[in-house]
Amino acid sequence: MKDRSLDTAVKDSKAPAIARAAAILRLLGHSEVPMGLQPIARELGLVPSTCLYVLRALVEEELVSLDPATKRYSLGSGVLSLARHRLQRDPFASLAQPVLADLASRFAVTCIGVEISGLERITAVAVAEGPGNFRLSTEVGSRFPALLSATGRCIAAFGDHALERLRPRFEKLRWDNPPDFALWSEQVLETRAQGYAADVGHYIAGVTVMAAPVYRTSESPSHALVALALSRTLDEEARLRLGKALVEGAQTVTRQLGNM
Amino acid sequence: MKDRSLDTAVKDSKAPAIARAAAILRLLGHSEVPMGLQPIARELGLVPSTCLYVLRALVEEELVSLDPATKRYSLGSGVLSLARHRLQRDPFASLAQPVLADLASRFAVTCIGVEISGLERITAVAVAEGPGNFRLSTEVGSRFPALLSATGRCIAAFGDHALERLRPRFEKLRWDNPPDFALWSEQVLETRAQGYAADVGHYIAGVTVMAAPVYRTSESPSHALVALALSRTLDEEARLRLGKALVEGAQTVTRQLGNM
DNA sequence: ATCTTTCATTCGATATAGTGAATGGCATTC
DNA sequence: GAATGCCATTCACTATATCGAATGAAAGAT
Repeated sequence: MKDRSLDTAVKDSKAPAIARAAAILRLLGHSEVPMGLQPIARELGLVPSTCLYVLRALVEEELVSLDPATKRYSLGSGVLSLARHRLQRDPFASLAQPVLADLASRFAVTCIGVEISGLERITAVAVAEGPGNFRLSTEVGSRFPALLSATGRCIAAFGDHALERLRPRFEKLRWDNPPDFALWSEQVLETRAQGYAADVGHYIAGVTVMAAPVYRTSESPSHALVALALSRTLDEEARLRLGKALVEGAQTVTRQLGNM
Repeated sequence: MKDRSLDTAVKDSKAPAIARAAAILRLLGHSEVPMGLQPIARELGLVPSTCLYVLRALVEEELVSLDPATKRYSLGSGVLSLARHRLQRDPFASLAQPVLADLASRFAVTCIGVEISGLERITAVAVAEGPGNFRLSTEVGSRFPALLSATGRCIAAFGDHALERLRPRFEKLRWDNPPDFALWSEQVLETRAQGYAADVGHYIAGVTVMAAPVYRTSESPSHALVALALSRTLDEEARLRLGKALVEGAQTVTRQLGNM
């Protein structure tokens, strides 16, 4: 499978080496094992010599590490250093962390703070796991399609998009139990009315996801507070209380983000 | 302060855009606040137009995020995603984690697993904090000069370097209580003899650091297991037991790394 | 052990990414 | 309210990063 995005990104850009470098980093990230030059070049449709030069530059910057014995490349320690700085400097992550921890322990759920970067993807930037022997679990850096599940309904409800325009993106989503577009639209309106979104078993069977929007500036939400739990541990009454708590937490964070 | 490494890295490379991109990422990582185009270009000695094209490419790849209102750039969520993949795929990090957690709780110390990438820097790739109200703390992705403290003595002792050749690098290190080269050399020999290194208050006053080497292939150590504690919580007897436990843990991890 | 295939790497020709001066927009100052 | 300064952005020229064939080295097959 060739990476389509690479072709177009390289073509129009004035710095195609960077699109190539990023594609290599992503490829190495998704690869189970370190890769040799040739497979990398083949997979991305790059000329091996160019690919080699890019890899060498990335190794030089410690974003990629090279096993000199096997000539295999993998992600380098530099990406960890960058991620650490990114997290330290992210005001949302710092502000959301204590709020998420509080929610996680009070409701015995897993809470994550996500960044909304457009309509494509959301990224987890903070996580807090509740007590209990079995928990749902993610890591910082996990990404999800933006319109999926409860966060998706949040984005649809509080970003000002005409619902019908989101339909093409909506159709591409993968759910365990997909709602049809009519039901989804209804749920989006409901979300708008109550201030938070709930997804009971649609995204993942047996799992309830709830989300409330956080705003950096005004306009559309820049982040969201999300709670995950096994559906059987959250009855309707608990969902109501959790939803209310999520909204309060999200408002707190929004307020704190504003005054900086 | 201009980034010297950039000048040389750009000159000899066949993919200078990548050296520039990496320098921008590092700069944004170290900056307390998001930066505009001009300050970035000035700081790195780049032509603004070039810098703009590089930034645009980085934004496109989500490695940098741009606030459209203020035109300020900061690190993007993509670096988090890369770091997550990096950690998931790192066999050392996965194998070391339980060993570190065990050591941390048994000795009430903070334990970290570090990757040794040459003689310049080491990077924390796994951390485990012990119990207790006050703990020393770091994050995954933190970097330290390679020859510093206990890990430095490990690298000097078990990598096959002539000690005298390490002297120039040694002289540049910053310690709270710097050992002179003679004392340090002696401690390196001691480290070689007992299999682990100890730094009692040299690197940071009042803090004891201990480290044992981990080997991916044979030859020089690729990683190390490190323990940190306030010196007053570790008497000599405890240091001996902890040192022994570190060596055992390091050997376990080394063995597991071999059989993959 | 020899042949074959696959890989990493080098090198010269050329399309193109980088340059720096020029433009237009925004905000702060007088 | 005008003017000044700084900033982000564009554009045409040229140094150079990219390409593709050729080389050498190392597995894998016979």
